[in-house]
Amino acid sequence: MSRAGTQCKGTDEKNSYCNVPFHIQVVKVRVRISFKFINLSAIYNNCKVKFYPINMSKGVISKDEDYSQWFNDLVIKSDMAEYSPVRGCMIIKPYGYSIWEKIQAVLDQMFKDTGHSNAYFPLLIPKSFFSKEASHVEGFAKECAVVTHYRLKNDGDGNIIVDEDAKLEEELIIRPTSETIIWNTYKGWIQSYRDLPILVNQWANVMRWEMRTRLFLRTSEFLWQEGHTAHATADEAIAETEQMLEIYSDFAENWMALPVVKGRKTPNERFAGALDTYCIEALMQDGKALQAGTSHFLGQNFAKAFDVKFTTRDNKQDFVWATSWGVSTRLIGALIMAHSDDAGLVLPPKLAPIQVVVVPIYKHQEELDNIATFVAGLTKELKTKGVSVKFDKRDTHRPGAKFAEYELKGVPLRVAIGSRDMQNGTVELARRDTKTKETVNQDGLALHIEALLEEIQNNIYKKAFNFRAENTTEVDTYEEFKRMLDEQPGFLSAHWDGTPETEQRIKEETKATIRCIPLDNKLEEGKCILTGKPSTQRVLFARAY
RNA sequence: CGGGAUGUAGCGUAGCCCGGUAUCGCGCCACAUUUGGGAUGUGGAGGCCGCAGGUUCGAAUCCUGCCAUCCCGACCA
Repeated sequence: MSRAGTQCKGTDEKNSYCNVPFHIQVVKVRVRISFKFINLSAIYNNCKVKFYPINMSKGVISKDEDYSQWFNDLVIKSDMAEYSPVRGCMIIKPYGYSIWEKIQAVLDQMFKDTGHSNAYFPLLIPKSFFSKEASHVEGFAKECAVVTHYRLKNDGDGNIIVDEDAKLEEELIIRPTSETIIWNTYKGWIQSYRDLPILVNQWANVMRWEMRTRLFLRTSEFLWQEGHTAHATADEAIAETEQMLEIYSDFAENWMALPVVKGRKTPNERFAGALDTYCIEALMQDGKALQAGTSHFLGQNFAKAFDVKFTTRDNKQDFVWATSWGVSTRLIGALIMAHSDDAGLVLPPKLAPIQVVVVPIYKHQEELDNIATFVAGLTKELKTKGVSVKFDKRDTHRPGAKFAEYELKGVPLRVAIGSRDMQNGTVELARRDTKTKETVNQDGLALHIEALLEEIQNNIYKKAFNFRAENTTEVDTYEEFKRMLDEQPGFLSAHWDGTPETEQRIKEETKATIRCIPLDNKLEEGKCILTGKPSTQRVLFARAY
C-alpha cells in the first residue's frame, strides 16, 4: 500500500550508484491540479523525465528538491518511525524512541532540579469539564476525539459492532491537554496558602484530531510533558512561567544544538485560556519557523472555572494563580529538520542514541578477534567518560553498507579499524557533521573522541546559529516583506501596529504569522509595515509549521 | 469538509484502454566466492491484484458501491 514517505517515486537504488551527477528515470506522469504556485516542484511533478541528484542513493530525496519529502524520507529510512494503520498516528520505532528517552531524561532532571514532581492524570476527561473554561473549549472543541460507548458486540453476521445499549451517560474526551482534569483535581488539594505552590509535571500522550498530519511535527496522538503549577500570587506564577521558558531554551540550545528565540505570543496566537504565552521559536532549514516549546501564564482563569480558592496569609479568599508548560515529540521533528542533510540525520552528540560506532574491516576471524580485543578496551574507557559505543561486528553486511547506514542514522562519530590499522596502531575516524575523515593514533583515542564529540556538538549549534543569522532580516516595507518571504524565507523582523486586525490581514495575505515578540527586544520607533501606524518595537514574523 | 489523484509481493512498479490467474528491479532465503565506501554468481521462496457486489464460460482488467491513503485548499497553541 502506498503511503506518504514511501513515495520515493520509483527509486531504483542500484541505478543511483552511477558516477555522473544525474541519472534519468522515466516515471509515471503525475499531473498537479493547482497551478497557483508554479515553482520547481510543480514542474518537477509534471515532468515525465525526472532528474535525481546523485545523493538520492540512500532513497532519500535531496532537501533542495523537495523539502517535505526529504523530511519524510529521513524519518522512515533512518528507522525512527513508520506510518500506522490509524490515520494521523505513527509508530515510533526503537531508534526514534531512544531519542525521546534521552530528551525525557534530561528535561525530567531539569524539572526535578527546579522543584517539580511527576504525577499522572487520566487519559479520559468528562465532557462537562471542557465547558467550564470558555476560551479553552473554543480552542480545542474542533479537534477532540470522543468516547461514547464502552462495549462492542457481535451482530450475528460475524461483525463486531458498537453495542448501542452500552452508551455512556456522559461522553468522555480523550485529553487534548490536561488543564481541566488537573484543575478539577487541584480543587481538592488546595485550601490554604500553605498548600501552595503545587509544582507538578506529567509525561503523557495526548490526542488532537488534526486535519492534516506530518510525522513528528503534527500527529493526531503525540507524546509530551505538561507541567501544571498552582501559586498564591500572580508574580510567583509569572516567575514560574519564565523559569520554565528558560529551561526549554537552555535545553534547545545546549542539548539539541538548536538556537531559539525566546518571546511572547500575540493575543491571537495565545494558548486557549492563557493570559500570556511564552514560547521558543526555531528556524528550520527551509526558512520556516517551528514553535519548539510553550510556557503559559494562565492567570486565575482555570481556578475560577473550577472554583479553586485558597485562604491567604491574611485570612482572605482568593483564586489560585496557574501556569502550564509543555514540549512534545515535535522536538524530534525540529531536531531532524534543523541539522540533517541529504546523506541522512545529523544528531547532536548529546542526544544521539549511539555516539560512536565502530566498524571492523577484516578478512579472517583472527583479524576480527584482534580488533575486538582492542575495541573492548576502547569501549570500556569511553564508557567511563559517559560515551556510548556500538561495535558493529555483523558479518552479514559489508563495511560500506554499514558506513551508509550510520550516516543515515546520524551517528556523530564513526571509527573504522582494519588489519592495516592494527599494524600501524591507528584508526580511521569519520565525523558525521563535516563528513571529514582522519587517521589517528590508537593511543589517546578515547580522549580524542571525547573532545571531538564536544566539538561536533558546538559545530552543529554554530552552523544552525549562522543559518538563522543569515536568514533573519529586518524589513521596513510591506513590499520587501512579501518579497523576502518568497525569495529568502526566514525570520522577518518588522514593525507592527499592535492590532489583531493587522496581524490577521498579514497572515491572510502572506501566510506569515507573528512568531513572537522577542523578550530581549530593544524599543525603537517605527511604522507598521502594513498600516504605517506608529510602533514601538519590531516583532518576529515567519511562515511556520 | 471542498478539489484532485492513487491502491498490484516487504518496497518501488509493468499490465488495465483492447477480459484468458501477473512483469521487472530492490529486498528476502540457501550455497559459494567476497569484505578499507552500499559485493558477485547460481539456485529459490514470496501475490485474498484495497474491500464488497455485478456483467461474463472466464475479471487485476469492464460496471456499481464502499474503504483507505496521498497531494492542494480550508483547519491547526
